[in-house]
Amino acid sequence: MGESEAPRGTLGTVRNAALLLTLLSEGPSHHALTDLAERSGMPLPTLHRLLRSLLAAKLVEQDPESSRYGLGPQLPRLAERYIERLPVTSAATPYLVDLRATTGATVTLVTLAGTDAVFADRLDGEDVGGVHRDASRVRPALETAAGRLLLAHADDTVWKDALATTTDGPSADDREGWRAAEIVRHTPAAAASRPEIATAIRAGSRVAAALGLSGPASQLTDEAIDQLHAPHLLRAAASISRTLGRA
Amino acid sequence: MGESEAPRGTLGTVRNAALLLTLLSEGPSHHALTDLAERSGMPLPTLHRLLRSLLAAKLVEQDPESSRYGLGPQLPRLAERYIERLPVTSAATPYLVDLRATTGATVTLVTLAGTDAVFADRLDGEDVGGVHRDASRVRPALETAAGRLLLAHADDTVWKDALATTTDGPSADDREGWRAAEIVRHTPAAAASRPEIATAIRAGSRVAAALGLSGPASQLTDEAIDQLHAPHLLRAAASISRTLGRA
DNA sequence: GGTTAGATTTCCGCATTTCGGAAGTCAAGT
DNA sequence: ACTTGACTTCCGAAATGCGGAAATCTAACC
Repeated sequence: MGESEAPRGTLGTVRNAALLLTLLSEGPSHHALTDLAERSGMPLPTLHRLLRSLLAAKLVEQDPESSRYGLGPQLPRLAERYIERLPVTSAATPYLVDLRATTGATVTLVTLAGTDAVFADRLDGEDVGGVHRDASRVRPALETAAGRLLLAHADDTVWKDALATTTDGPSADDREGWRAAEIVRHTPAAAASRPEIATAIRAGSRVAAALGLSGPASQLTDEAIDQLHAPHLLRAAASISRTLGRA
Repeated sequence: MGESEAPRGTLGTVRNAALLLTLLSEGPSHHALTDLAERSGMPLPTLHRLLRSLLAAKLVEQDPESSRYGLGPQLPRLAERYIERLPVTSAATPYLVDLRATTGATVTLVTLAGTDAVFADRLDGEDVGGVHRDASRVRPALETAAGRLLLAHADDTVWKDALATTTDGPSADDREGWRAAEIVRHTPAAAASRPEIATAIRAGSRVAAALGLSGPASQLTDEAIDQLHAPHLLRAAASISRTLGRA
């Protein structure tokens, strides 16, 4: 059949509700009911009932003027609870302050969510770039040094999914290089020449997160990275990994 | 009947799924099925099916070792899309860099979600306190200057809900004072003497968000606030409000 | 002011999905 | 090896959710 098979033992109603959240996360801030009907294939009354249910849970909101629907304020509350409870978050957070103090760079603690890099924590450096800095805390993993490192250690299916999100994808050799490297380095095209470096935080044999540093090219020169940034980053990541091992 | 009436035109299955997300956001990172059954009143097979549905959508995850369930990685992805699409986020983000440059303090852009203050954006100042800084980006609104300001301008029901979350609640007079003030000031008890100030960002007649500054008491003295922080904060907020008005 | 069109919301009969008790499976503890 | 408690699956029943039709609402047009 054309329609993909539902995972075993799951509920269609919840699946549809979750699909709506995903659809609402793409494109404009708010969507008309009729647009959602077209994109989801669901009839208007079905959509309406689902959205009213999500509205009641504050997972969705409705613009009173246009009647259009968008993601709701309960999501950041739940997301924060998720991030707070990651063992690596509480283990790592104290080290970010020292790392920023010693390097002056922006420090990030990054986990993988699907094919995205999620900043579980971030401590801004002295120079965050111009006023049009990218404040977003979820980015495509392939566009960040930390995300690349995490993809290198993720399942093959995650890697393949990530390749599907981009047109100029890296090779399997690239990935092998990231996996083998102590430090992954990357300068995002969109980040106005702000190099990033990242290293793994391990929990046992598993890579639990990545610790990253970034800043303007004038500060993250090759020499500064070799002499200052990389050593401090590796030391902090090792300490965090030990803290995780103890927990 | 003892059970509260469901909102009209909503689905029980989605309501239960949303209830589970809320239960999972309270207490430990992962919960046993049997614990959730006790807390929710739902039978095990019903819970199991709901959780498997949320699992498939990555709104929930299951710890492979303990089989326990916790909030899932899709939540930060959705939350970030919600925050990115708030008109005030894109309007305000450029001003945070200047505000930090001129004051050196931590700059926050805060919205209200239920009775919580959500940091739509944050740019860390020079001094973020010790290594045990509070990295959380969702806090009880009453515990922050920005949150208090937003509560002052929120509906009465939100205000009452917020009062219910604390034992040493402020008075109605306090609230009136916050509503009337250009700047709300507060030093959280838990923040090791780090004063906060906040002012309103307006969209038309509505208060869309709050802009805040915080830092160590040694920097945010009364005089420094009067001469430096407050003027810059008010100016930035006024600019952001004008940008919002234009949109 | 009346009409039209398109969007959202509500109704209601039906059927399919969800429910939940019972049973099966699994793993840790004794 | 047995027991216990937790998780997962089965399957008949019933209740909820579905979706076509209709109602309502609002903006645009004349």
